Amino acid sequence: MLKINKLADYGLVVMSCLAQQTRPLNARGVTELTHLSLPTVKKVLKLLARAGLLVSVRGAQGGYALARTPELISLSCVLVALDGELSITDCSQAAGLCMVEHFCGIRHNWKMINQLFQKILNDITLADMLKPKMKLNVCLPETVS
Amino acid sequence: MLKINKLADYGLVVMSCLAQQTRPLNARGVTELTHLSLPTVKKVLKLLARAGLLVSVRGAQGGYALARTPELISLSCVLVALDGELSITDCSQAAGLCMVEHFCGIRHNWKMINQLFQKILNDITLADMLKPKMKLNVCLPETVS
DNA sequence: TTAAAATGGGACTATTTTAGTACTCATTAA
DNA sequence: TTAATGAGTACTAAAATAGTCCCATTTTAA
Repeated sequence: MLKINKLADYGLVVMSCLAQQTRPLNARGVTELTHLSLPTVKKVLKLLARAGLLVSVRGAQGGYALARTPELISLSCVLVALDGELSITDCSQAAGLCMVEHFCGIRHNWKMINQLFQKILNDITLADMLKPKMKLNVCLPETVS
Repeated sequence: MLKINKLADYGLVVMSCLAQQTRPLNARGVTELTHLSLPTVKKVLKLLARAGLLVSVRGAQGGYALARTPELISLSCVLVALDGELSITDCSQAAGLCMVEHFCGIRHNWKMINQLFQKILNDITLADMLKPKMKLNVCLPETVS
């Protein structure tokens, strides 16, 4: 459960790859470094560029580069670009999507959990993901009434 | 992204419903209280019972009841019963599932995030979900190298 | 001016997953 | 004995996912 789709998974791999380059890298170059298939890499690059996370240079010698430094790119925005907003349940994101919304007493609590997860993904940056062994210093959630 | 499937969603609704009963409730009764369709409710009940979260009583006047008090039922085990183990990416759960595992530098960090999410879902109980407004007191994660 | 190298934007198809339903067997209380 | 009820399984339709390909546009460089 709670899996991100493949495209989002690849997306982070691609972002990591580009974060380690000093100049724009084209789709073929990304393929060689990541061992992902070329058509898939192209698709991911286009989506990331459209989301404003990459800047593209067209024409010969063109390619893609990060739009900002890795410290300023959250894990969240990469995943959202390729897999939409985080919503654990239909009801936790927006109202009116669930048939039994009016009979269900737990919607508020789902929203709280959703927000917590969003916050976590927001606070982790691409730079963090590049560290060999990221540590998450977290006071675990204490649920109180 | 990170959506649980409908069955898991329904599962928690059903568990909440049963947590508020003082005696076993049959599938029809759950349907009436939750407004979910009968076939779906039956399916969910069977899966929850098989996972040991509910005890079933067969025959006339039979039905289902929680196997333990809500304080002892984690959100995690309900979701796992209906939607499998939490694994944000293929690589974060088990080795050997991802083609590019050997070329990818971020697997360890995904595992850390996966563990964090697991811990959160483990620490929230069905009893917490029944509270009108659960609060999550969390020190937000500080990522350090 | 032209050819080659890149990205940009769609469209398309096969596969897999999900959702929902139905049917039959086993069990039990009245 | 009978009706109520869960257990197990199989099935179908719909939706999401994954992966690929094509062609237009832009830019560099010869």
